[in-house]
Amino acid sequence: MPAQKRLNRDELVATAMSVVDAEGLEAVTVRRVAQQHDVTPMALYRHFDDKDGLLDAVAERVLDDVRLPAADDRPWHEQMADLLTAFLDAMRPHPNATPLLFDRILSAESGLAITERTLTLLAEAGMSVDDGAEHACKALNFLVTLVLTEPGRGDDTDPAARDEALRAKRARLLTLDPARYPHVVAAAGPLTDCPSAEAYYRRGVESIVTAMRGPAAAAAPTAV
Amino acid sequence: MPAQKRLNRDELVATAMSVVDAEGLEAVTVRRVAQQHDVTPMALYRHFDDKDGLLDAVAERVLDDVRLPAADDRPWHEQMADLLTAFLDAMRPHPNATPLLFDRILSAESGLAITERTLTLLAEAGMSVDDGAEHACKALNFLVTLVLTEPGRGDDTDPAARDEALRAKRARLLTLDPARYPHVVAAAGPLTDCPSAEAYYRRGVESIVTAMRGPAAAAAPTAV
DNA sequence: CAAACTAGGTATACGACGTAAGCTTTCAGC
DNA sequence: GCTGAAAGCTTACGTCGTATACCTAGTTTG
Repeated sequence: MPAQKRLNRDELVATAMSVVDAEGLEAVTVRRVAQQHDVTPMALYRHFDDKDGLLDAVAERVLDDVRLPAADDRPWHEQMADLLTAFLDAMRPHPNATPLLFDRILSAESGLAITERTLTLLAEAGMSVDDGAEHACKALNFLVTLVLTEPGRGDDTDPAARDEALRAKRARLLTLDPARYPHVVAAAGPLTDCPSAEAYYRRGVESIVTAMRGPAAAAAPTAV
Repeated sequence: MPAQKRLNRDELVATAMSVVDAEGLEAVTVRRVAQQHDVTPMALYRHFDDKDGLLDAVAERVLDDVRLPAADDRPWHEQMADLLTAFLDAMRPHPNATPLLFDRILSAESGLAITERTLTLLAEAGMSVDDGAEHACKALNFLVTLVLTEPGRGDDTDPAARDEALRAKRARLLTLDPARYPHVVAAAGPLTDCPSAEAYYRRGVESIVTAMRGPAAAAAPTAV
């Protein structure tokens, strides 16, 4: 990150994002981002109201990466699965940034676009405005959680430290009394790590769509 | 919170919890908790390794409040709904503390008990160890998210400030271009507030259980 | 019963943080 | 070249978590 003459808002955001990705949200510091551009901390305040404004921009950048699939004439739930997957694809490169998204989906422009599309599909599915809103909120927040809590993820990217923490966590589960916690002990592996991230996310999307379709979905599987 | 002669770990946790409930997680400060007990900040370090240890204890207290329902012979998914509801009932009085729970369910003793029960029910449902672990993680984390993102919740309890922020948020949605975001504008109300918390949580549990039962659930509704 | 140990409080201090206020530099457009 | 505004700098303040060293009351022990 060598600095050019003039500071640039987008590059500041990029720097903050790289810190988030590498070391987690708490590592993002006004002083630190400034330092990477060889600039005084106070210089950032010409580009952002405050630190929260910087984090808003980071969240916005994640949301901007979402490539909304074009609408077509497939059943709504298939389109919904694609929409959610597109959102996932944008978040997965930046798992440490996901906590920012809970509050901010309805603040950023591209978050509004995602929400609008979600609501549209739910309306096509025949949901009332109220039901659609509730399901949309739940679905998007659940998606964020899916990334936030992907088993085997640690705040830092350093693979050595991550593996170490992971092993420690699993080891702790394995020392539990198997009489009291038989299933936890048996599932120590899958509880702490994720054999296939792809499968994890695919099933996650499927679960959310299933929840949206409701308990009667399978009874009328192609209902619009 | 007047202080007695000797500091007491449980009362420190209670103080921290009351701060969390009243003003949010960021308001919890070693100095502040100490002050409420008329004690030097460093005194807390005789009872907790560090601030994170204090927060661990806060999270643990929430989990300790879970009253696990007794196992019976109803279908697993009905018992699951009750289990999840019990977890919800423990979290709902402390929504600001919920972010602590994502990482800590498998650390606290009572979190292990909840997880064990969840895994047991999923095993009864015929799930493999791997599938059960994945569904259990998702379900518990989704539940946490349900409380964390309940529409219309702000970090502070002060009802005046909360209402103000809520109104502002909704007003912003209503100023959007209805041609671009018709559904968002139409759903501004339910997107920002929650008419009935009870219904919101009931449907949330229902959604999670539906997701667990999978797309084929309704086809064989009483399958064990 | 005095002496030694210990658990739990205090005092002081350090470095990092976000950011307010005011000053200085750079540079585009006249 | 002059001017005004945009952008970066300097200094400073208050808050945070916590390391280190100390003190003191209460218990244990020779």
